[in-house]
Amino acid sequence: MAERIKPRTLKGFRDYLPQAMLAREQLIDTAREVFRRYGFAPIDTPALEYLEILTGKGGEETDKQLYKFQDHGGRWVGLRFDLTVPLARFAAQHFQQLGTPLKRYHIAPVWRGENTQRGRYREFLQCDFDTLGSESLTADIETVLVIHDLLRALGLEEFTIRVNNRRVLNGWLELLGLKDQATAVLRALDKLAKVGPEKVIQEMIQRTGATPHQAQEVLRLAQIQGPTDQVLRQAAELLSCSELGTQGVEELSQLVRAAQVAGVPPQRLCVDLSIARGLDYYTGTVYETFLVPLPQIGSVCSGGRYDNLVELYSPEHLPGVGASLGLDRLLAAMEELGLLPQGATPAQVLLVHFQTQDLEHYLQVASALRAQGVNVDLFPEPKRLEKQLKYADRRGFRFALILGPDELEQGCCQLKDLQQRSSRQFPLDELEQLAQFILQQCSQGVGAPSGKRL
RNA sequence: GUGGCUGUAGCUCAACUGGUUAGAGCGCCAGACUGUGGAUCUGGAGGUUGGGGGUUCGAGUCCCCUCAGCCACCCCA
Repeated sequence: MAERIKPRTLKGFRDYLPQAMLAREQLIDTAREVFRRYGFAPIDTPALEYLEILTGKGGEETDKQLYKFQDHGGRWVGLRFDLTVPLARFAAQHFQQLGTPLKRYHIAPVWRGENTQRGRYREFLQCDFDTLGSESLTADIETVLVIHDLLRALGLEEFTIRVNNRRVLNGWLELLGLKDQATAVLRALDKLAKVGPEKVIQEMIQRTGATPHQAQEVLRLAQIQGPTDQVLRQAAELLSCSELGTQGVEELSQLVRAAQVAGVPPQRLCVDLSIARGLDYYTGTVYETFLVPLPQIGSVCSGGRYDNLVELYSPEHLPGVGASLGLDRLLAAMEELGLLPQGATPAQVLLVHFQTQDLEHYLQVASALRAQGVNVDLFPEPKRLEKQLKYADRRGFRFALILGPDELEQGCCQLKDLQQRSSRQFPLDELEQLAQFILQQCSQGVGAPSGKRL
């Protein structure tokens, strides 16, 4: 034997074991359901794009994190960094066939060559939903509602959606004469929650050439806190001389009011005038979502309005708004909080293999149950009953179905409820009943078997 | 990409200031027990101590490089 190859995976890239993958798929299914409930339709795009498509917008930082290389034909290509830029390209290319508004969701991996940490990987799944071709605030409002419904549907209760509006910030920077350094100023501002006001001011002065007074003034707006109404009123006063800023404040207050009317509790939605977002392409509303018990892990769902992005690829004006759920980050958080389902099998029933001479009976019963929608795992070999039950127990099966010689003789089967530690008999000629019973039992207490909710 | 901490069996961790053949629990496989699961007992498999190089009579332990994980910066899902 030649030298063995060491099995390993690249930094920031991971394998997913069945238990992890079951949880992942459950989240994906939930996200898909919520997106569809709002009328978003699925699309997909290639992982690899021409480099020029990807480097168009986003900022120098994103360019640095881009995986890029020359393909066999010498073309410069890159792995997509997010799903928004590919969407802009996609829209520019296809909107004439699709028409507007274009509401799409896209669940797919993206790649960023940055340093790893908990909840930060080089390959991770994003679940994006966006509305293109509408400037209406309705789309911004629905974006909040989707984020809210999405997290609720995933079993999360304690989270805060923080919203801001780039117009508010830009209007203020205009008044302060900092318009030209907007990107750098906003980048410094974005760190407010993390490093505190002194360091933000320091960075603004050093990196953007702002005067101490200007920097102070930026923070005067961003640090407004308190009840949403009050924050908005104070912001409106500060920005009364700015048309852009006033418009931004107006949009924000409409957004918040509408979201509350639609059922988003006030404690889950707050206006935070320091939220800036690093990506250059945002123009209006911006969103970030934090889990109350786990703020360090960062935003699990962010996005915003980008009215000019598609113009990089098309002469057509196609404004857009949307957000992205960071599924892998969320999964890391939920794992830490013990909110993930524990089972390692998608099947509800383990069909015990007693003796191979009865295999045909097993196969018939399994088929009948599967035809009714029950997931059945037939044990492949006649191991000791104890072993098979232990296997079922360890893997997290809810039921074991025993069909031994005694049962066959009596024309019945024994259904063991491994959770309740009980068992009952069912006649073999009425397997629909058995199937109904199993499905009914399993549908009670849906979601995480742990029963925990955040 | 920069800096810090860490890296021993599938998992969680032991192994005095460098000292003989690297141990335990859990898990896995098998048996006690060819018909009843979170129990007990017995046995077994599983390690070139992340990988490579160096210092030394001798390295899991010290040094360098590399890979990976975590943390901070940066940025972000």
